[in-house]
Amino acid sequence: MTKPYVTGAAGACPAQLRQWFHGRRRELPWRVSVGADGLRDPYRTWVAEIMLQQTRVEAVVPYFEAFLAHFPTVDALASAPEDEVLAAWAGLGYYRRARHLQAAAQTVVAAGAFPITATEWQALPGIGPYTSAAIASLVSGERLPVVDGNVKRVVARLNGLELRRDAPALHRASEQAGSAWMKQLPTADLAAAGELNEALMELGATVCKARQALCGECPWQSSCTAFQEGNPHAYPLPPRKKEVVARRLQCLMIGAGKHWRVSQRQSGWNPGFFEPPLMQSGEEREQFEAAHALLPGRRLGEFSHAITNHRFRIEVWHYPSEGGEAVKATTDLALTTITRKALAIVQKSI
DNA sequence: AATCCGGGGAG
DNA sequence: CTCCCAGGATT
Repeated sequence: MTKPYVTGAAGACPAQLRQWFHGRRRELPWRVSVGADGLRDPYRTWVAEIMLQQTRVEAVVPYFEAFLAHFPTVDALASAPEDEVLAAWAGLGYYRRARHLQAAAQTVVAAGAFPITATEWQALPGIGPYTSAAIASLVSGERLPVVDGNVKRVVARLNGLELRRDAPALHRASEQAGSAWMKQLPTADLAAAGELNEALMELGATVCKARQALCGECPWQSSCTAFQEGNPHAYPLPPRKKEVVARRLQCLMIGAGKHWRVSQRQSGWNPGFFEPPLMQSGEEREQFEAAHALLPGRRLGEFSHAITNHRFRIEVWHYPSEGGEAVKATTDLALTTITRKALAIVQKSI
């Protein structure tokens, strides 16, 4: 039996949440206002929101500061070589974000100004419903609610919604709850919308956590259905499991020292990044050795690497010959994590 | 609506 | 080990 949706949860008012937020808001490098109205700098906010897509705050902080130091303005980002942008992103994951970010920066520079509304932001590559609402609320004060994993979890628990985490119905319920909260904000406060959005996500990230609901610290405890039921962790329901795909690969490290044969991926996974030859099987590896006149290689070891629902087991083979083809230095290159792991094994073994 | 795309940290 | 995370693009 499905319960009726109570979007907005009577009693859970944004004023309580904002009050709580004022007391325990984390200081983060992108949470810097640029004027008396409390609004944010568009470039910093934008970069931060892209990095934060499906990525934890703690993982983003060091990358954000390094990225801003390397590309301090949208013009610097737009005119930088793509390799440099990818290299600055290496290790953060979802590398398509970095290419979209630079393409969008070039669009912004050509337009001569940043977008203002969420609709305008969303026209840029890599910016969807969540990111456009987050940026426009923080930078322009637009009263648009964000819906991310944190918000959906808070709304599901507050209203006791027995919906899967990835259910479109939970997304819609969260949008409706957010819109209702936005309407309760004081109209004169330009920064209120962005603050409410950040406060909701902060609540989900630090109190109403997926595996550990700290209800004793929650400003909305008395209004929360899940707390009253005593089972906050029952919401939302887990998503359907994805089939795990196990694969074995053989990674051919050809070279020595700082010089290894790599090629730039053109499409598929990690486009624009550099990788050594990767073989699917021993037969394929032997064919590669013959085709490139390589002396027999030495198997140095293996390591595991997981990419979403893929589980890779990767053998590392070393070939000291240079094989006559172009060998590139690997310093400051955009290398995939698989390549970095393989390099670590080779450099330890030889 | 379903699927694909990285990586790391928590438990 | 499993699960989760400040999602977006493509089909």
